[in-house]
Amino acid sequence: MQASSSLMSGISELLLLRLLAERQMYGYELARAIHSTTRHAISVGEGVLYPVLHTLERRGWLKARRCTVNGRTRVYYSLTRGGRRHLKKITQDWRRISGGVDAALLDPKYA
Amino acid sequence: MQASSSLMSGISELLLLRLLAERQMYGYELARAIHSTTRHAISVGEGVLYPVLHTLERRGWLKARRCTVNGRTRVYYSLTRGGRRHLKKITQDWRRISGGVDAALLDPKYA
DNA sequence: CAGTAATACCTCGCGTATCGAGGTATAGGG
DNA sequence: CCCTATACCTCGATACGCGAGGTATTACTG
Repeated sequence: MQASSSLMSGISELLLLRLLAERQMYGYELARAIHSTTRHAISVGEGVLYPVLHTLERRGWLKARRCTVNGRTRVYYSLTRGGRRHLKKITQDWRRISGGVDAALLDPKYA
Repeated sequence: MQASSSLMSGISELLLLRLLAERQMYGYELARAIHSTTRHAISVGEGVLYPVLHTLERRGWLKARRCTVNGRTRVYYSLTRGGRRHLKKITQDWRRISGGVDAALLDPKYA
């Protein structure tokens, strides 16, 4: 089961940075890690994954390091200091937004 | 403060349908209701609001009723049966996805 | 009474996002 | 020898967010 596409945006960025805050990982690995750490609630296709990683790198939040393992090329990504700062910010954004949505779902007459 | 734009999508649909599940409301009213029921975490601009309402109506989830109050035209929206069904579905989607994200934020090594 | 805010609706267009589909290449098992 | 898994990538259609602009009425304020 895949998430309703319209609910997906921006979340991949959050999840990628969160995973890379723990340790460096490569693209293919990240895709499977997102699937498992979200309890199979979210899958990020490769058509989303790689463009997002490139964007995050261009913005200076990730640093890429290429290396070859078993004849296959892997691109390992790690968080920069700016990336860590950005992760903190969008994590707070996420908590505020998801908290707001949950409040609205409980009681639309709130406040 | 406004939500980071990339985290916003699809949420407006969920919040609009949720509010209209309680009672019929008009566009301008819905915008302010979203702001207050989400504890000021989320604002939906008019450039988003009206196109979304038209889309939801076109899909048969909302029914529109125009009327004039104090010389101003209001378009009241109410949920159809299909809209109620759809709300149930995207509410479940939301819980699954936000639960998945929260799990990943807690422990990226999960599973 | 002029000016501005508030109410209430709407569209256009830029930039950006999603994501399936396709492409390349290697390693390994049946 | 082919198929699957690994591992990277791009392209193009579609869709979305959202600021900016447009119209029109009522209500407040100096």
